[in-house]
Amino acid sequence: MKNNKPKFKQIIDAAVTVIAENGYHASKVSKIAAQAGVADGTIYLYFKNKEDILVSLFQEKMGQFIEKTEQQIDLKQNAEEKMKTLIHMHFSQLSDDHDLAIVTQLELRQSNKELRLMINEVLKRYLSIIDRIVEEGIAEGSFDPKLNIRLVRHMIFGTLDETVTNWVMKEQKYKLADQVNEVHKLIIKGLSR
Amino acid sequence: MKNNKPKFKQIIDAAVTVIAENGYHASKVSKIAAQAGVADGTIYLYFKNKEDILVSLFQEKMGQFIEKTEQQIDLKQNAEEKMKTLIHMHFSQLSDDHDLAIVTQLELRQSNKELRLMINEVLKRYLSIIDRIVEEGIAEGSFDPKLNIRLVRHMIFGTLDETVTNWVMKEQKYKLADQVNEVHKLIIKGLSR
Amino acid sequence: MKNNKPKFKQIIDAAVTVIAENGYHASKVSKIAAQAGVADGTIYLYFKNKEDILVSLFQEKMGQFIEKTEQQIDLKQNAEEKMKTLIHMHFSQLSDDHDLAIVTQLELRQSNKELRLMINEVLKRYLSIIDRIVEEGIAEGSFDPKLNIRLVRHMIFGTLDETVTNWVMKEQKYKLADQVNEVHKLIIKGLSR
Amino acid sequence: MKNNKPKFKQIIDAAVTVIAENGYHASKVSKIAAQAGVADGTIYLYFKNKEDILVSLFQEKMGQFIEKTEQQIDLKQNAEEKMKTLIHMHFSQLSDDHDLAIVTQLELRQSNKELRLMINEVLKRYLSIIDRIVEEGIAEGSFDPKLNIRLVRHMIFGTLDETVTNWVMKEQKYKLADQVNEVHKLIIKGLSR
DNA sequence: GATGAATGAGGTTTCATTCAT
DNA sequence: TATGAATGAAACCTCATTCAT
Repeated sequence: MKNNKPKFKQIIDAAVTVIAENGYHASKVSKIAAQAGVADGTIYLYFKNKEDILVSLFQEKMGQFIEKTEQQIDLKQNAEEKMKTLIHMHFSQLSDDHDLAIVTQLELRQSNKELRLMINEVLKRYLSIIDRIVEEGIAEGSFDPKLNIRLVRHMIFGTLDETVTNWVMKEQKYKLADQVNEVHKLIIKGLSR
Repeated sequence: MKNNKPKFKQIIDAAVTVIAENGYHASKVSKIAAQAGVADGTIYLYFKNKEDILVSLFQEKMGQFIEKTEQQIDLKQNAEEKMKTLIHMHFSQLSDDHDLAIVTQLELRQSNKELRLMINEVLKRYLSIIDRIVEEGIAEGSFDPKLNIRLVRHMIFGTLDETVTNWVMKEQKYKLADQVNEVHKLIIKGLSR
Repeated sequence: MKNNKPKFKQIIDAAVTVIAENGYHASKVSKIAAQAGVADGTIYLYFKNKEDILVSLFQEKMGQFIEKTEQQIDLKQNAEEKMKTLIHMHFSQLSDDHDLAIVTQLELRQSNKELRLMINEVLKRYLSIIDRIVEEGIAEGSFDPKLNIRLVRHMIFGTLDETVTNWVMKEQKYKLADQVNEVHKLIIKGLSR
Repeated sequence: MKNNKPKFKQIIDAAVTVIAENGYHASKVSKIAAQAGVADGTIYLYFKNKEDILVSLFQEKMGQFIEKTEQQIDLKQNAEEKMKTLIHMHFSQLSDDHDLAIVTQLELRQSNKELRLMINEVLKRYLSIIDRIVEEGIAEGSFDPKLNIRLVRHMIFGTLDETVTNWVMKEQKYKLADQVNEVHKLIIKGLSR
């Protein structure tokens, strides 16, 4: 697995740093190589092309993001608790990794349509976590059974994403973690019977 | 006012068409000029540079978008109705102008940080419409007085934006207008006392 | 005679001012037109093209330069006096018209080879004044009859031109007029029997 | 030292050829690259930009020019001999490198003020050679002690430069080398006691 | 004569990618 | 594996000139 080779991760971490610092368009392959401490050509031993660095970056980081989120959610007993954990994990993980937040909320969105479609592919796993919680809530009887799952999914993800983006853009003048309870209440009220 | 000169609008409309068709980065100035039926150099009589076309495009189109939305909202009597009108106008206007939806939801977001900050400036006017409806609802007694306005704003805009983006990405396989009622119910439930 | 029309001179004077201020390459036709207080298109009623402004400028200004020089020289009785007058007129006229000095010594030399050949055409009249003085000096018996006229012409013109250019480049930190006597002595010594 | 890399000199020599042939403004970077047998982009591995090619060209060529001149002058015993060697070297070196003469006498002077200031910087070394010879002549007692060094410098450089420029413009219809003796006599007469 | 909006050709430079070592 | 010098395609913008009014 390429993912186990140390240089692979080394280059991805370098990419996060460089993109967060310089922005997507100013992030030249040579800069990423320099930050990773390898030669330009070495990049191409681990990645097909520049876009592949970004896709891999998102897969790698989002994979960890999702995994940790799932682990925490599995510890909870009911949909409402799980929803709170989802929100908490979403906010805290991006809050803790400043550079990653900039990259996922701002810089990666400057990529072209093709790359964004791939990113959406990765996101699906995350969206299905949301779906499962909602379905569980309906089954438990705590959420409204008439909910349109797709719509609810957009509402939840849209709310979280917009909140984080705004927080990143406002240069983190307030604590994201402080928003968890209020956001949770707002969402739960929309979902409940 | 440059906005009254016919060529100004002509070029902006050409830009919407070309960007929707080719994507932001493949949209060469020469292509936009050709589509507008003017010479390349003429572009620079009306716009400072390529980026200025995008800023102006967004200001012009978003200006109309907001104006029409405000007009319709003003006809309604209470916050709940106004919210429904907001959602309806948001969905219908983007639904009706296919190319514009692609440009605002996908292509314009590929621009750099500076441009996005300008776009946010324009968006503020729209977000303040949302704020006013929420405040009105609270004053009327129909919305929960303890609502955190900023958070609610993110929820509403995030939900609408995410829904439209998903609709654009799914290549409009379903009717956006059909979602109005459900989205409205979902949001209102979150806001109500 | 186009030269008698007021706008012709108006545009030439504007060109001198604009070129002296902005340099040759930054002197756009539109800037010259603005400075002259006419429309861009009007320039082309009086001049064939941009280069023609420069050629005309040089002809007009150099024509006056040469005429005045000749008038003063004609008042003198012998070659040595005439030479002193030539040097004096060369230095004083350029010293008195700051902008013109910048244009002739620095900016006009940035033009292309073709324009410089035309400029040389105009210069010939000036060089022939030099030649005549030298020939007169030889006939009078005060200058060495074995002098190579062309060479002497280069020496005299080269000396004057280099001195003025250096004075312009040094931003006129010293008085050009103060150099007349010394330059005269130096040249006369080279020419005398 | 970049100057030791073969491609650096290769590109400079290509620039001399291309500029002499096409003139400064018609000398596109792509033409220089083609003449040097490298890709367009390679130019930018060795030079900051197009102007830097010209500055480097002048430094490189003028450096050699000055060095050779100094070497020959050092072999001579007195100021008069040294002056003759200076004139001889000045004429012969430019006479021998046709293209270089065109570039230094005509094309390089079309550059902008900034570039010309850099060129003047390089020229100072040459002018100080002249100064030293004159001072030596005065010390020896062969030159007039009352000479104004700066003026004499302008006379000598102006005479040589004007002579070469005229020779280049006249398309070398006569031998420059044949002028050495006469120019020398003329100058020496002006300098001597 | 005078205007000034419109034209459109043309070139420098960047940077992802390759490949000989 | 790793290197990094070399490649070469691709596009924004300027500005002299025109011509309908």
